[in-house]
Amino acid sequence: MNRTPTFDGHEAAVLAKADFMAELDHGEAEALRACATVLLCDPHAVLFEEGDKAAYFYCMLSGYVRLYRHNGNGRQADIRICEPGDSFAECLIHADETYRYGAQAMDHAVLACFHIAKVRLLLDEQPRIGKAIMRSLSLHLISTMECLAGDRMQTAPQRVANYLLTHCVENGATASLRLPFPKNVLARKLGLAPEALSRAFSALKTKGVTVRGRAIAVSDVKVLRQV
Amino acid sequence: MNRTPTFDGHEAAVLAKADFMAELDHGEAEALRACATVLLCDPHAVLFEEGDKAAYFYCMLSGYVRLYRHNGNGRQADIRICEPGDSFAECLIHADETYRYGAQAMDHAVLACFHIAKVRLLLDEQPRIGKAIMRSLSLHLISTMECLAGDRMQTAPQRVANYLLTHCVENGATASLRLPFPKNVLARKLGLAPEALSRAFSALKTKGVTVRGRAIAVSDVKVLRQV
DNA sequence: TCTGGCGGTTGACCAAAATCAATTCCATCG
DNA sequence: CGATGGAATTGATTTTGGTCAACCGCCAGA
Repeated sequence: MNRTPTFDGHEAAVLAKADFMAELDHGEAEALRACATVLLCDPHAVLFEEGDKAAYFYCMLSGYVRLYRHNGNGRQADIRICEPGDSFAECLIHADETYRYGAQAMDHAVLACFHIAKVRLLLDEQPRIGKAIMRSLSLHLISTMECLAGDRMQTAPQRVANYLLTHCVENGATASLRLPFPKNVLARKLGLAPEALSRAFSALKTKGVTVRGRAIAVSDVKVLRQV
Repeated sequence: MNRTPTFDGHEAAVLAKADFMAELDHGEAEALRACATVLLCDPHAVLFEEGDKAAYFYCMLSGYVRLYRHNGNGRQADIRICEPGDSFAECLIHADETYRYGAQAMDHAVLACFHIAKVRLLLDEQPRIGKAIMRSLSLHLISTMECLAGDRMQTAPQRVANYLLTHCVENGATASLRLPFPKNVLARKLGLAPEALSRAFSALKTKGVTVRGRAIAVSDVKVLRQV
């Protein structure tokens, strides 16, 4: 793991599109960016563990990070898989506390680390930054609730169908997409074992879903929607 | 359903202890309260459906409300059971949007309804109110993530044991509590069918958990902790 | 070209919990 | 006091998905 203060052009562009940056003007964004450094992670590097004292919140610039919790018994469950543009642990801005889950890089990952104490000072001077963070928190809350509802009500093929429908580019009745990550990452995102994802895909073959590596084709969006 | 502008003493006390009110001074709390009216709900009354235009966010004063989502096929899953002091739908303050889930009273329920547009105006004058709401959002996000992790990693008896341990009053090695609501509500909270909750309780008998109606006794907290 | 390793798939098996049905418990009301 | 209806429990069955193991295909490196 390696820390530098510099953003390259691509990284700056990803950061600018993050939820908590999108609605800020140039000066505000610059002030916020000044609280951050860039962190390069090796694969499987642990950013922090549940219970660690929280000093930073993060925004993914490239790669993937998994957020997870432990069970007393070595078992662990993924809560979220963060992609470029996603932020996490901003919920700790509200108070000096500890991380409530662990975070681990899944491959080579690049992140912006925002110093929470510095950001907290900014909030008083620049209330719009607080609103932007509130916006980001709201979106996270909604998507986490949706995830929970999905877990409680949808079967594996339904979750996969839902993912495909919300991420594909439609082209008349057909649609297609290319997974930006390996299938085992998708499985984690959906809260499934890799085997279950594989079986879900083969169950969806009868609904017109064709999988070749990371390339996925949907022959009839309407059929898929009523899975 | 009946709407009035008045709070009685007990209701005002519950409201004052809500997450998004707790850290405000008198003037701030009063300004926020001025955005609210009181709503009395009949059992099973639907406050709003997923997709409705959002005008209010809510704080429970008494009774219980379930938040739920539909699946295309009449199936539905509970996302959260709100108790007195809980707020919900504050995430819609950040933008004029639609409710992302339905809300239904479970019995006679009393709620404070905050007019979102009015609150949004307040935020600019009183930045500390924004912080208080951010705090509430953060807490909701964390508890929703914990719920998700629990769903993905804990069996029914583990979830029940966890609930008991986080809600009981300890008394040396033993502990006890009285459920504030019927068991079917607890089942919904934990994402279980009522039958599964019942079976979980009987599985916990061997771990020293005694259930008589809503009264629950734990003979050895340590034993329960390592379920 | 062979080989090792990894991601992915498939099959067999098992555990957990949803579902359906029947029954019991209990509180309230006549 | 018995009758009634909702909540809770119990049993039987089914569905779902986790787990373990074997296997396939593909790519990289010797």
